[in-house]
Order: sequence, then structure tokens, then C-alpha cells
Amino acid sequence: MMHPAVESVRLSSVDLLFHALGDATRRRMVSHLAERPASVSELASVLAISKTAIGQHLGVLEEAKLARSTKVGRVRTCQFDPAGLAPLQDWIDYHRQEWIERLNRLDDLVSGIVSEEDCA
Amino acid sequence: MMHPAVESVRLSSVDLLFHALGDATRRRMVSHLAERPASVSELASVLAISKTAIGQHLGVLEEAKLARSTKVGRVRTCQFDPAGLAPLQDWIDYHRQEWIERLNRLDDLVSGIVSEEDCA
DNA sequence: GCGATAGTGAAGTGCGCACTTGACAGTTGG
DNA sequence: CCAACTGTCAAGTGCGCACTTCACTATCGC
Repeated sequence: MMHPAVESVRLSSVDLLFHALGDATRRRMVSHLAERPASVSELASVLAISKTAIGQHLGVLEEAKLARSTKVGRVRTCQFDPAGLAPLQDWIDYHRQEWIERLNRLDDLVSGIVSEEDCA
Repeated sequence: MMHPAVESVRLSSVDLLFHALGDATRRRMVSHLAERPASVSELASVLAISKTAIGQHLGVLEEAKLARSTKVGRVRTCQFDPAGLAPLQDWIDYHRQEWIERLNRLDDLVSGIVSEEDCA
């Protein structure tokens, strides 16, 4: 929905994260990397897609700070970075919290009405 | 990547959740609903998209158990359901945990090697 | 009753994006 | 040194999906 020109620049870490994990293949990739680091070829073999595709997904995961990779010799080793999940956790906490505060506001409102009734 | 026929049936709650929250508009919708319940028209006005689009997004959010809605008279009121975030939280916790265990296994391995060296 | 408002259904459109293929460069081991 | 392997780039393809428009029904306020 956003204009492409707007979307291409300055995407928040939350946007990057949700977009990265919104794809089932990338989620499987993360799950695999959480168990152990892996090369591009290994991931391609496990997930049954081309090495090119793995490279593209890896780019997205790295942009979202969910993975890092280093190339030594001809093999690039990818690893999961759990710290990248933090903004996602923050988003969840924020919305849970906002919900709780909303309930509190309702409680205050209700109890206010009740006490008024008590006075009357 | 998955075959359509496979994808259409039996999607896990995690899949539904990440797909639902993978869209920026639906995330804004959730954020708004976390503050207060809203009607379809109100959401359409706030997010500046058609009421039809809101209805479609609402369907996705309800399928993911992130929102509920009830229609009284001609107005449908939508509300956020924070409990729906649980599987997402579980997913995060699981991957954090798996990472920690991986580190522990590495520690064991390293200390094992070190003690062998000590013996030699 | 009537005009205005709230929502739903069907049908279409455009584009982003996951994925492929094919060609290529760098690395390794026998 | 050559055959096999690892990864990357460029260029395409197909399809899912967010969104729209139009038409229609149901409900509200006056």
C-alpha cells in the first residue's frame, strides 16, 4: 500500500523483522540455523531450493539482523543471531502492555461510576 | 514455494500469526485496536483504505486469533485479542532456548577438549 | 418512508516477491 | 592442472495478495 519510493528508504527494524519472518522458508532457515550454523549449499539441500534463493533469503535475514555470515575460502557460513529478535519481543510486550493499561482505564472508569452510585 | 493445495489446508497458528503480522497495514490495525476497539468505518478512515479492505484484513486477523468482532445493528465492532500473541511468544522463546542449548553443547565440547589436553 | 450511513460480496488489477535458470569467478583436492 | 564444488550475478517468470470499484442489503435518524 505504501508508495514504493517511501517504502524503499528507512524501514524500521520491526518492519524488517516481521517481513523477514513473514516468509515460511525464511522461518525454516532460522530454525535450522538456531540448531547449528550452516553453509549456503547445506541450507539449499535441506530446504530443497536453489543456492541462489538461499542467498537472497540470507540477505533479507541479515538486513533484519537475524543472521550473520562470513565467507572463508569458497564457503559462506551462516549463523543465527538471537539478539535480532529483541525488537520483535519489544513489539509484543508493548501491545500486551497497552492492552493491560486499557483494561485499567476501564476499571477506573467503572469503579468511578460505581462510587458515584454509592454516593447517590 | 509450498504447493497451493498443501498450503490451503492445516496452516499452523504460527504460520497464520506471522502471515497476519507480516503486513504493515494489519500491524497498524492491531496497534490501533490495542488502544481501543473500533468499527470497520473508523478503521477505514484512520488507515485511509476502503472498508472492503478493512473487512479482508479483519478476516486474516480473526483467523490468526489476533482479533474478534461482533456486529450489532449495522456496525461491526472489532477488538484486539492479546492472547492470540501467545504462539508468537512461544516461537521466540523456543528459538532463544535452542540457541542457549547450542552454546552449552559448545561449552561442553570445548571443556572436554581442554581436559583431554590437560591429561596429555 | 427516505436519505444517509455501515457493511458485505463479486470481480478485477497491479505489483511485489519467492524462486528458477544459465553463465560465470573463485577455491579446493587429488 | 583439471574436474568438481561453492557461491554470486543478471534476468526472467508466475502467482499470491493488498487494494479498488461497483452494486447491493441492512440499519439508523428524522
